[in-house]
Amino acid sequence: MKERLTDAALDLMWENSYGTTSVDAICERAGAKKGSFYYFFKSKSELTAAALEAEWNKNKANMDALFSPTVPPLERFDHYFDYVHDRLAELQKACGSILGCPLLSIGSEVSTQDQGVRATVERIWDRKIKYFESAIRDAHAQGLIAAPDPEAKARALFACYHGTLAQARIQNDVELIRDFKLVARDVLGVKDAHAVSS
Amino acid sequence: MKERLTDAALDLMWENSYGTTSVDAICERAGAKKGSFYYFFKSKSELTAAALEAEWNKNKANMDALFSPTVPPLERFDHYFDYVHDRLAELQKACGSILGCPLLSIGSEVSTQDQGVRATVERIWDRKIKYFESAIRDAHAQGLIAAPDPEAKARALFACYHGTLAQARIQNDVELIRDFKLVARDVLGVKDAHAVSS
DNA sequence: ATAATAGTTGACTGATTAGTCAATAAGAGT
DNA sequence: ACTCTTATTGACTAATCAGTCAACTATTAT
Repeated sequence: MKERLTDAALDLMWENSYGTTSVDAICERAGAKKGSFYYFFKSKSELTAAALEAEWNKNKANMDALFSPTVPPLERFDHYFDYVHDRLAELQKACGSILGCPLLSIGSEVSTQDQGVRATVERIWDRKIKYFESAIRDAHAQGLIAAPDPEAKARALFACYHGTLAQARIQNDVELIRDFKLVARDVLGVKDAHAVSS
Repeated sequence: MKERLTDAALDLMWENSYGTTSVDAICERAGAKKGSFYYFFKSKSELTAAALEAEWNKNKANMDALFSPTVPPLERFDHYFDYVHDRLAELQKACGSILGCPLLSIGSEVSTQDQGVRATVERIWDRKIKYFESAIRDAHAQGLIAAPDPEAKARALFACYHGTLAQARIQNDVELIRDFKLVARDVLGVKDAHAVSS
C-alpha cells in the first residue's frame, strides 16, 4: 500500500502538478483511505520525497544499463535520450501530454517553499548527473571530446537537457526532445567534422 | 489597481508558485478587495495570463536595447545573460531565493491543466526567442558561428538557458547562471580558438 | 445638477484542503 | 487461545479556496 501511494502520487504530480495533487486524490487512485495515508507518511511533503526516491530506485537499474561502461561513452547519451524520448512519447499516448521530467517540474514548483522536497530533488539530480559525468570523462579520455572539467560539463548538459524537456512539456511537442541529440553534441563539444551544428 | 493586481500576482507566483498563490493573497498584497479582483478579471487563470503579458510589456524596451542591432551579435547574448544574472541576484538579496524564469516555472506548472495560461506562456516564449534568432542570424552572417538554421538554434539555446535558470532556482545557486555564458558559446558553436569548452 | 459609467466594498457560498483520531481488523509469535 | 504489532477505516476538524453579488461610491460627460 505504501508503494501504491507513492506510485499514485508521482503519477498525479507528474501529469498535473504538486499543488493540484490533493491527498484525497492520491488516496483515491491508490485505493487507500486518508487514515492509511497518514499512517505511512506524516505529510504530503514527506510522501512526495518518498515518491521521488521510489521512482529513482525503480529507474536505477535501467540507468545503470544505459550508462554501462561497456557502451562507448557518446553512445550512452544517445541511448539515454532515445529512452526518455520513447517513454515520454508513450506516456503522451496515454495522457495526451508530454510530461517532461518530474524532478524539474516538482522541484521548480516547491523549491522556495519546501526544503525537504527541494533537498530530495537536488540529491537525485546529483546522482543522475554522475552518469553524465562518467560518460563525459570516458569520452574525454578517448579523445572524442575536450572536457577538462567533466563535472561542470555534466551539470551543464543536464541543465540543457532539462530545459528542453520543460520546453517540450510547455509546448506539448515531443520533437523538441528528439532534436536534442544534436544540441548535446554541441554542448559536449564532439570533435566530429561531419556533425555540424543545426 | 489593475496593474497593482497583475504586479502582485506575478511577484507571488514568481517567488512561490501558481498553485500556492491564492486570490486572497494577491488581493492583500495589491491592497484590493476580492470584488475588485473579479471586476477586472474573471478568473485567477485570466489574471495570470494578463500578468505575464504585463511583465512582457514592462521588459520589452529593455530587451530591445539589449538586443539592439547596433550591438555585435554575440555581445548581445553576453549583455542579456549578465542582465538576467544581475536581476536574479538582486531579487535573491530581497527574498533569499534565486527565482529563475516565471515563464518556465508557471508554464511547466500549469501546462497540462490551463490552456489559456499555457498559450500565453508559449506566445511570450516565442517572442523572446526572436531576439535570439535575430542575433544568431547576424552572427552567422558575420561568420562568427555556423548556424544554417537560426530558428532551431535559437530555440535550442533558449531551452538550454531556461534549464539552467531552473537548475539555479532548484539549487538556489546564482553561479550556475554566470557559468552559462561558456555553455552558450558551445551551443552557438562560436568559432573561437581560445574559447574552449569548460 | 443629473445621469450614466467605472470602480470599490464586504459579507457570503459551497466546495475543497491537509491533517487528526479513536475504533477496528488482520497477522504473527508465543 | 492470547497478545502484540502492523495496518486500515471512516467520520471528523478548522482552515482555506475560487468565485458571487447586491449595495455603495467615485468620476465623468452632458
